[in-house]
Amino acid sequence: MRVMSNAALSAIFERMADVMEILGEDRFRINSYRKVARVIGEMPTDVGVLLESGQLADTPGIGKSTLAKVEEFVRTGTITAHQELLARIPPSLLELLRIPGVGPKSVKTLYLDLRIRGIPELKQALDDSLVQTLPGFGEKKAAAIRRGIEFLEKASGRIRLDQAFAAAQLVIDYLRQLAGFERIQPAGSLRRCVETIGDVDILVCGGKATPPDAAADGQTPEQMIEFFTQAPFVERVLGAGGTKGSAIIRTQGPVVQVDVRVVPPESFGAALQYFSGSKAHNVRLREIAVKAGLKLNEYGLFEGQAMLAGAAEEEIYAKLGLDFIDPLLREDRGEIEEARKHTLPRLVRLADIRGDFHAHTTATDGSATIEEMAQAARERGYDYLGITDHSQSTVIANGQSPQRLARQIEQIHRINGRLKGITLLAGAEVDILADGTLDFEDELLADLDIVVASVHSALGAPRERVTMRTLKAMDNPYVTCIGHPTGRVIGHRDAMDLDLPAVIEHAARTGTALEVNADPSRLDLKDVHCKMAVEAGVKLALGTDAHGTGSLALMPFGVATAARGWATKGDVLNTLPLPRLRSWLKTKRP
DNA sequence: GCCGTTTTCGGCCCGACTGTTTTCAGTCG
Repeated sequence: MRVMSNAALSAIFERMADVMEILGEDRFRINSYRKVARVIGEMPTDVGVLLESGQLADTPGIGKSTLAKVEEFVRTGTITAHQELLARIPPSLLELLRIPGVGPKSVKTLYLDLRIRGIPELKQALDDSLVQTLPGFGEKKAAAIRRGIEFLEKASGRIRLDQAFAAAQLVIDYLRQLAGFERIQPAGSLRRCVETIGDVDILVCGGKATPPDAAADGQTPEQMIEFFTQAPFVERVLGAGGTKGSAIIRTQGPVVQVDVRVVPPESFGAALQYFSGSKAHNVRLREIAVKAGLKLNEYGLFEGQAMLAGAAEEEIYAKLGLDFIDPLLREDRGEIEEARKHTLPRLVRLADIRGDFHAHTTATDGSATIEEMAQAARERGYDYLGITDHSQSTVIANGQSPQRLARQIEQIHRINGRLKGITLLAGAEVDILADGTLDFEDELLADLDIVVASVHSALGAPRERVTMRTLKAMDNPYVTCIGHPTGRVIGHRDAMDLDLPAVIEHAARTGTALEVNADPSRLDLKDVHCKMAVEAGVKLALGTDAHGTGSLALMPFGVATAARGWATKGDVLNTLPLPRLRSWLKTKRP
């Protein structure tokens, strides 16, 4: 069977939707193509596998027509309907859609009236002052398009979760200087802790409704928006109205778009719900409202003119007959059905975490000593910390020889003897070598409390090889967990072409845990893979991969990722108190 | 194109802001 790429297939459906939009075809049909793209893109298992097992046909949003297209793709590697659509317009038109402010209608006009097929031609037309002469276009629109192109050329695209949190904090700290607003908090994909963030949404609650009333202390929603757009870090204002402002801001990290929205207290819950998304989740909610004869928008849940709920998110879910759904689950991945049946999982929280499984020290490429790391972990309230320095093959990180590791184990035992309030676990991040064997002999591994086995080389090898290496490593009785299982670095390096269903199945069979690396540039396993592992009964091991005391603070990103994968406290190994952890660690060993 | 304890046909989520308009279309989230 052909090994498919869900991402590639998802992109094809997305592209078909784009072309149909430019062609002006039925918007509901376009919507269903977009839904197919989303559903397939999020599937953790290869579409080809799901097609054969019949599960694809049972997936909501996938109908007969889509099934036929997927089958055709599996059989031939192409989709005729896709080719036919692409033949109807120059494919280069699609890049115009990526310009902020340029949608399908504009693309169509630009193409039909000016024969513009791509961004270079559009720039030329702008320079020649042709764009503003088009019907429905004008000077301002032309200027907006020019800025949109500049932004596209400069923007780094989606940013990492930690960068987005930092940007949000910068804005929130600034907005707090304007008195009279009760709550200011992030919404959007940031609140859901999605692994990358397109723009940062900030919700502000309060302000005086009428200017005369507000004159004394001068705070209306409009003034809040004005305050925001005049912030020193704002580089360009994209839009500003009575309740909503949008701007590009400069942070210490990347340039990022921030949207600020002001809502009255009676609508704060509805607005928070609405702006937290995801869009797919919200569409489902509004459908439920419509079926019940109600209307849901960012101001509240309404029956005719009467407001049934709005001040708190909880009320809205309750009135729709649903249990409260944690923002981390709001992706339309089954959470609405479970909420209706009152069977949502109780998600793991940061407070459940008793220790960190993955930390480096000055012995290899870390910046803090064992004692300093122990001290920092104790200050975080942990019961234990795994010291897992690199093994000898990771030369670039000053990996330890067997002799050095043996001495480090003794050192850790000595330090444990005098440490109060925390226990160090002697460990190692051991390289999984090209043939699937480990970088240390079993005799040495047996002296360790925990072993994180990781692939650090030949990540681009074929699927069979990288999968074989990982499976073989799990066969080793001393391997506690597989470190950053897919090897991806967000925005820099793709994941290995790993057969994850096979890895997860083998993890379940061998009693090996899988790491959720909490470093926001990794988040590996990622959310949908965590969900697969949880469903298979595989334990997740959360580790920050800290290379200094500060990065022990990255744990919340790991917890959020596991929770986005529906993990409960019971699914996460490092929620166990030390005695129970020790007995779990013994179960796999001979 | 998908979907159905109101439907196998006829629906399909909702509003803010902008710019080009004389009342609204396009874009975005």
